[in-house]
Amino acid sequence: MALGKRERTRRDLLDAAVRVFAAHGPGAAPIYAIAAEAGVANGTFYNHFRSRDELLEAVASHLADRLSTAVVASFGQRDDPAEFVAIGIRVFVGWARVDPSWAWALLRLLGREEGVGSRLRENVTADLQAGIDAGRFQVESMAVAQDAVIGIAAMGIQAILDGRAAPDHESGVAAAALRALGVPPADAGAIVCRPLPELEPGSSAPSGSTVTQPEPGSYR
Amino acid sequence: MALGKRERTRRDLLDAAVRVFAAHGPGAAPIYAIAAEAGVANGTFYNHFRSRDELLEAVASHLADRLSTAVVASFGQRDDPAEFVAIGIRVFVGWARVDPSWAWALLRLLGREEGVGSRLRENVTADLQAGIDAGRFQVESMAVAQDAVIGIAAMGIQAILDGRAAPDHESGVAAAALRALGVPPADAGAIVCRPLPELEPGSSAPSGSTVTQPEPGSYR
DNA sequence: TCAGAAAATGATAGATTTGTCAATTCCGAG
DNA sequence: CTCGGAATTGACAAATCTATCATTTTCTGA
Repeated sequence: MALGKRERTRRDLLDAAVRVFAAHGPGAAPIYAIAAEAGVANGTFYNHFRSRDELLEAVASHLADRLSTAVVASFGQRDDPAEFVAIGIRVFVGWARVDPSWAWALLRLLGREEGVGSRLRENVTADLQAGIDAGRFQVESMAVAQDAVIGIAAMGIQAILDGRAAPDHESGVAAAALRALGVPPADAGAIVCRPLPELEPGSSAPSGSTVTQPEPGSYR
Repeated sequence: MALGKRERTRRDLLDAAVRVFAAHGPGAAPIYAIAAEAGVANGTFYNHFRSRDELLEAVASHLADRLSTAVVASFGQRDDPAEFVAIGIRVFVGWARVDPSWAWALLRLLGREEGVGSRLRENVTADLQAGIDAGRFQVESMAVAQDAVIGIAAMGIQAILDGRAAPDHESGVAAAALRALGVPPADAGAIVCRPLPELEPGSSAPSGSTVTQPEPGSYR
């Protein structure tokens, strides 16, 4: 066991926060509920975070890191920027099926914590720029490219979480994003049909994650 | 004055809720803060809404109605479905500049209240279907088309709210959405350059709407 | 103008939530 | 194994928030 007790508890709290945020939204959940979900006493929370806002920030960071890692890990050797982006989107969106809690929390924080959005944007910028420089993408601006990729991906996730998504929704969504970036429809269709690279099993194990009630009455 | 007192107060409460939700997120705002923002006594809130959830639902509905009205109002006579969609997106996204509170509230509720998302989806479905039937749009599925349009638009709004958007961001975003729907890039570019129809002034006056602090520490 | 009805007020009881701290338990180095 | 510091616990006071209701104010129609 490499993690000290402190780190372990901190991680339990973050994981619990993700589950609770997924179910009730950030801001609407009492601290003590998060502590309970993590299986620690109420006071323990304050050993690790000064306030709700500090927790929020930490969760956002945790979430973004984890996603980036998972997505980046799935890249193999590719030469076409379009393929890079397509793989990223398919993995990213498909993750919502594997771990709905994290996906919910991501969406909830996306419109709220500046950090999450800008982190995502940072993560796609390099690939988008490469595609633009290579003449593969034709867009009005980097901002538009980012909005297209992240917006489509986010709604794709939402569709999966809502249960109104075909089994190959990821691919459709990825193709739409490529087209938005100016990739010819025929190419886009072909690229998203290519098989995803295998990713080594251990790299993104999502931890239990059972959302009890996705969206009932809030607390208070 | 056409509105009875009751209706006026109810509207004040809804407007106030939008402002408060914009600043703190729904769920994180105490009822009494909403009442105060509306300039009414605490108890008055309960003359109009049984609970926070009832308010939430009403706000979502109000928001969706208002947006739909504004967007629909801007349609003139068009024959190309692509132009319909482009106008809708430009108006919808551009609205974030005119009335940031409403836009914030919309984004906040989008990932939270099922009603908002499905209302938006309903509103675009007919136009998308028309485009698909006419062979103007080429997409994998209606779900993908919806995700593309709404996702791109939502992120476009976010970009404007964050202040990282060029003056013509709406157009870029609309063009990207059209491309995502399979409209050839050249067409897309041309369509979003066409001037927007004038909309008669009174139709969407946004009411004061000053967000004091878009995203500071939350309450509690 | 006035009476009755409708709406708003605001004080407050009670419920919920936060954040603290002395006491206790746990972990790991020696 | 044992000790000392680190971490956790849980009870609780204080702060915050909800929801009610007797009273007052404001409308409306005649």
